Amino acid sequence: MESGEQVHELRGRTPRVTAAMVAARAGVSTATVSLVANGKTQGRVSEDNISRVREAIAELGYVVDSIGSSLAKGISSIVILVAPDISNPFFANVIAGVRGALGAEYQLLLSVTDAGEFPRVDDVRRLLALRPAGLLVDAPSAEFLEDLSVAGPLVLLDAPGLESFAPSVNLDVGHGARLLARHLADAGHKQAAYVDSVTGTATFDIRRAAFLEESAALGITVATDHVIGTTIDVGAAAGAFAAAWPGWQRDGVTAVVCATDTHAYGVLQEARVAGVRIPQELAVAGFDDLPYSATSNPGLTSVHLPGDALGAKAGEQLRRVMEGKGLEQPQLILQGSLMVRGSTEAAST
Amino acid sequence: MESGEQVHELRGRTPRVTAAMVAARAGVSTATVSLVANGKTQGRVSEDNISRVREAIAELGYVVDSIGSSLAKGISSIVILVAPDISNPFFANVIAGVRGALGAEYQLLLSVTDAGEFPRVDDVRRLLALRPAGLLVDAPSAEFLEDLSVAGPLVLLDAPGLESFAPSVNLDVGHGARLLARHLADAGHKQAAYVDSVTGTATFDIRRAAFLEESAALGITVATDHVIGTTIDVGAAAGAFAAAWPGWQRDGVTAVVCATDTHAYGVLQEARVAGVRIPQELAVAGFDDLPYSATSNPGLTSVHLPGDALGAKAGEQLRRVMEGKGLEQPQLILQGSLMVRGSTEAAST
DNA sequence: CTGAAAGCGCTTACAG
DNA sequence: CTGAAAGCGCTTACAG
Repeated sequence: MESGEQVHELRGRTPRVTAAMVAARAGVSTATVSLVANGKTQGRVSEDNISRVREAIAELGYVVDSIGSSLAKGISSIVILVAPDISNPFFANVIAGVRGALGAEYQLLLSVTDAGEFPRVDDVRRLLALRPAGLLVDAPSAEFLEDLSVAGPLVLLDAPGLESFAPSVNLDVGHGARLLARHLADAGHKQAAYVDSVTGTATFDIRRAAFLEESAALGITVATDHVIGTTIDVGAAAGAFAAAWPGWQRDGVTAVVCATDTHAYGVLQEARVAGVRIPQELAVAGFDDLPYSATSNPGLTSVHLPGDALGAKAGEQLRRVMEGKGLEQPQLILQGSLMVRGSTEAAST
Repeated sequence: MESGEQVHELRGRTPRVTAAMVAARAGVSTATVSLVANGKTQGRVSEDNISRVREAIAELGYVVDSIGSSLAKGISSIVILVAPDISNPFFANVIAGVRGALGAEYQLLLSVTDAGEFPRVDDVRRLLALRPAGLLVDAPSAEFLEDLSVAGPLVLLDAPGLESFAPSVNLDVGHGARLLARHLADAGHKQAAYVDSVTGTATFDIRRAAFLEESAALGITVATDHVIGTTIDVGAAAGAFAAAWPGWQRDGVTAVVCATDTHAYGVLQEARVAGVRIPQELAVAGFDDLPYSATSNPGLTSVHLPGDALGAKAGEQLRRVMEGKGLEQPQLILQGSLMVRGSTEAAST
């Protein structure tokens, strides 16, 4: 096809196809082209012109220029997701959920920072110059939100205690922690230890506090010096456990709960090296239910947190706000569930 | 609809600071403001006006509007990274590398697709409407690149065999595969098996072909029916290995190489279940050197691929192209290295 | 060194 | 239903 060739040439070079070119070809004004391209023809454009313009658009391969459109509308179609740790496997699910909920109209822009670092407000302000249609902020600090003072649509994810700043979607990690305590109590454990994360995000405080509280209520003792903390790193957790285990063993600890599965992998690894039998001698559990937890040996008992749903709900809420619809429920909480595996429960015969 | 009102309120509260406002305050024209804001004052603006404008910018908190700027310049400051699988832990390093190399002037926009799916050309065309300053494409197909026919700066990552389309940064996975074959030959293995990835990306063909060729040259036999393939999934690999192992064992296979560490995790797991001693009875190795490979038990021997460097180099090259500088070396190849761990080598006494 | 002006591509009241 | 025109915020020749 000759016209196809032409289009290819045009694209390959640079001659951007503009609304003016479409208008010329269809014999209408650019206003009409805009109306058709945006599907706002309802009672404003004749059927005849609609098909004329559609044809021209197809022939020329016209795509509305985001820049021009954004400037005219005062807003872009970009949604920015600000997060401290996109390299976390858990976060991949969150992103997938957001992407699905936003649909094709919005472009998702990930604000990428160095692992574990939260973006500085300055960085985000630069992103705001893109005039995003909306903002999604994952696991922020109160300070960050105060400094930010965003004007447009904003939804928070995994930001417990910060509900006053904006609509949020949170994970009820406390519930998961309590399920875990109950599971261990049912198995007869009396002395447990806890390996915390030292990053200081609110979710970790809640995980620990809820577990300690429920444990106490169920008759499991977690002595103060049986609570240790490391960064979210297999090696670091392994080292800390190696140092702590002799004391714990002497004190009769038979179960250890870790703030993340990554910590738990370190414990499992070191336990094997030290010849500690899992779960007979020591039960091990974590949070997050990372992909490898289901298939490790033994499988790791873990509090499953629905990352996919977290992202999807946040995306849906944001979308509603961006479309000017109200939110019936500005605050959403998603439940975790307990995945019981071999690390806390010997295989039944 | 409390939150709806909240948003509305916020929207009205923040007036956008424009160059015109800065100009008025500083007593200059917007042209001068633009020059100062973009650091193009060299011999064009008096010291006096420079400081005047700087002051006004600081006082008003002016940030150049990306949209207006992009439209005027015909190009935005966005760099789009198109990739099939951002949820791959390996890819997190690539992203970090890119981010570091691009610096603060460019915003990195990840084109997120469903896991394993490559974006359709249509999706990318919509992204092109953002007038990106440059494009980074990871592991594309030739077909995709043909359809794309991008005009602007473009650098490919991990796209072996597609060097004719654009400057690229590739990983020499063949080299890693040969190192692996040599390592196994040195350990005296005579019969090996291969667990391939069935996704059909070029890198996997190269991994397999190079390993098979070097193995043959070094006296290791890999029978045709000792090559199997699964998706990149621990469970799938475990199942396939379980089915294949009895035959392999009968045929005297003492080593199995997997196209990815993820496949290898499945093999390790199933081997434990089946009571196969690693590495005494069966040596296991993979590619990618994922984070858990260093700390699993036994540690997994793996071909380390420098994801960080891959991203960094690609970012650097793209940057050079975007800045109009030529590339001395349009084609870059990064070496992998072999990480030998317990899965192929019994701990020395 | 400086500012008035054109223009980037689009959308949207507005007048017909 | 339709098009001319203003305007979004900025950058860049251009003329002084």
